[in-house]
Amino acid sequence: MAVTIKHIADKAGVSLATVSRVLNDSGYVKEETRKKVVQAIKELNYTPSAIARSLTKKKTNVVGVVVPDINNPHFGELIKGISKVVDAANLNMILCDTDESTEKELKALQLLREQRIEGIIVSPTSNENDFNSECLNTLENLGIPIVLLDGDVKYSNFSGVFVDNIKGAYEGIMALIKEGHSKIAIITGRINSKPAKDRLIGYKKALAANNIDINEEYIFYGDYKEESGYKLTQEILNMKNRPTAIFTSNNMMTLGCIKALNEHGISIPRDMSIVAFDELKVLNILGMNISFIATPTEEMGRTAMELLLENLKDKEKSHVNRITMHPKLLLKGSEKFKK
Amino acid sequence: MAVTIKHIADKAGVSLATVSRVLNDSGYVKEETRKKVVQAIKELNYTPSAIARSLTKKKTNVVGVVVPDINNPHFGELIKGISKVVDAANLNMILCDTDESTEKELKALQLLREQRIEGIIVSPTSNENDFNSECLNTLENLGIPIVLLDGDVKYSNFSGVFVDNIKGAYEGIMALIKEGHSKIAIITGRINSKPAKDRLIGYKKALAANNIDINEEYIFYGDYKEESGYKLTQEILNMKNRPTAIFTSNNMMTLGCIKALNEHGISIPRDMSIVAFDELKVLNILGMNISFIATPTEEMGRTAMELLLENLKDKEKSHVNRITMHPKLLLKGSEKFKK
DNA sequence: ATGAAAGCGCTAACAT
DNA sequence: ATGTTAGCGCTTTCAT
Repeated sequence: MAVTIKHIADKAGVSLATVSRVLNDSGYVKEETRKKVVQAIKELNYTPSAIARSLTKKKTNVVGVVVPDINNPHFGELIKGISKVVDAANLNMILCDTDESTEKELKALQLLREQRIEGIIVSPTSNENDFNSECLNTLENLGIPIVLLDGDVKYSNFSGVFVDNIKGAYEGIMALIKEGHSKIAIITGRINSKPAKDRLIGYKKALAANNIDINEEYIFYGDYKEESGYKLTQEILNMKNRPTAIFTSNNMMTLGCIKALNEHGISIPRDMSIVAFDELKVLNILGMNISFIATPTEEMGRTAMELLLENLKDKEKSHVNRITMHPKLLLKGSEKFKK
Repeated sequence: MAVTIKHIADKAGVSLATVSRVLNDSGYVKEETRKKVVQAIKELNYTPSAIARSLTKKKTNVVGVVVPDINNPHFGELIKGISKVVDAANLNMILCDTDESTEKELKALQLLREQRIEGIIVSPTSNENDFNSECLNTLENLGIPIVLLDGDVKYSNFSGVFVDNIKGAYEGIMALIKEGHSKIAIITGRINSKPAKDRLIGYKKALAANNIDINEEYIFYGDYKEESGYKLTQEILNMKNRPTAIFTSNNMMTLGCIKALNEHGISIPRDMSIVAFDELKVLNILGMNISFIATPTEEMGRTAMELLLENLKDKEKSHVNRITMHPKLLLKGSEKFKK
């Protein structure tokens, strides 16, 4: 199918080297010759092969990005931030969706490795999967820079951009307590993920700071998906000693939670208060005043890619750099206590 | 950096060919030798280079997907559908977000071409950009299969999966008319896009079928983005001869529209009825009963990829195949006429 | 200013 | 059953 540099060379009556020179604007080439080559390229509708070039140069100019769920707006925003930097740096990006499965995450990592990407940004699905962490280590040993986003990997010391989840949750719960709540339920994420763990810690810390006993019955273990937010909220509503407020640990579960509340005709915050981790812009658009712990998501993506870029330039010098960003409490009224 | 097949061969004391054989499970290789090779691969932590392999085989096993906006749930679902088929076929996918810009679309196409992808699915940003359509033609001339999704490209006859936009809009408007509406505003998409055009045609057709005069003042030209839905709805609300219903041509503009209605304290459908093209699942989750013209989005993605797959197998035989899917009217009450 | 040739990592005849 | 070798399309010394 493809027309190659050889065809161009023949057509233009020059050598391969010369064509390569005009292609790369490198070395000397007489204007006249150059014209001929350019002409041939046009006529034959030629595009260089990134594949061949990569092989020769031992450089693909491609970075890999691995996220659990492209369709989750949280990751959508991270990706947007990453993309901007990628574009500006004239790199290309291979995006992998792991569908929240560690198995697929492994596959993605493997794929990216085969593609000889220059570096990788991973937002890990969980942090206690040995395979996973083993694979990441493999990648690192291979000498390709890694930047973590949002999550963390156990037994490792990768560069990364994180969020102070403890503080975020702490502040959210504090806001509820300040309103007068003491029976506060939490819907956590998969508890083997660092962020979920930390958010739970923040929850407990805030309660402790206010001498409120921790009621294990108020701790619900979800999996970051809408369905679990939905189901667990139903459970919450059925409790005899029903909490007066719910803290949801991520955006999808917040949706599920709201859905359940709606279906039960529970009004926010009249019948139930709520504070949610991760801003859901669509709720703002729709005029639903839900209080959020908002993370600077797009900025985090941007920062992660910038970090990666640094490591890409420096090579060898691969200095570990861990950046923690601060979430912001956005109170909109859903935390209010009405009795 | 990288360990190559040569290293493995040396370590295992065999030839390159033998290593390649165990790598690809091809040809004969004694179990004992095989063991040695596998061992060497493990020890050296080797992964084959997809780059080199692609060059040799003249086959990358990569397909390209180009969409205007990953963060729009509509495209998110299309991508999900595509991904499933891609995974099942053991292919890889390079996903490009054009940010609704024809310029970036062109760049993406160029990039994909350089990467020597096997085929491409494009959901075009607009259909009257000459460059764009020229580039698509280039790709086709190159002999790589193309499948269009959702949009269409002028002067071309590519394979593709489309939606009967005329019919969808027609039915949506009909539902409004049946409720008693006659003053119906439409917020269209960029009018140089085929889907937007067709949705407008459906709108006019339905009015005509009911002998309702078309009031050009009720036709608002948006750009498929939330902001335009928001602004245009505000305009609508300020009209002296205010419509009683709004038809929005895509999901993002629907959000903007609802936002504006909320801000003005307009209740749906008490003060304003609404029917929207493209289902917004999040609205269902939140218990907002908005009536939709729903397209089988994920299925469309799946189908498009299956089409591409066929063209990939057959090669040469690249039969043009255009599939039109039917939207479904989901009435939930927001179309009601209350006087 | 241009060309010849080696090599990037791998596969696929062709030999043996 | 295994090895040798010629490419795949390109870049890059090194000559000229």
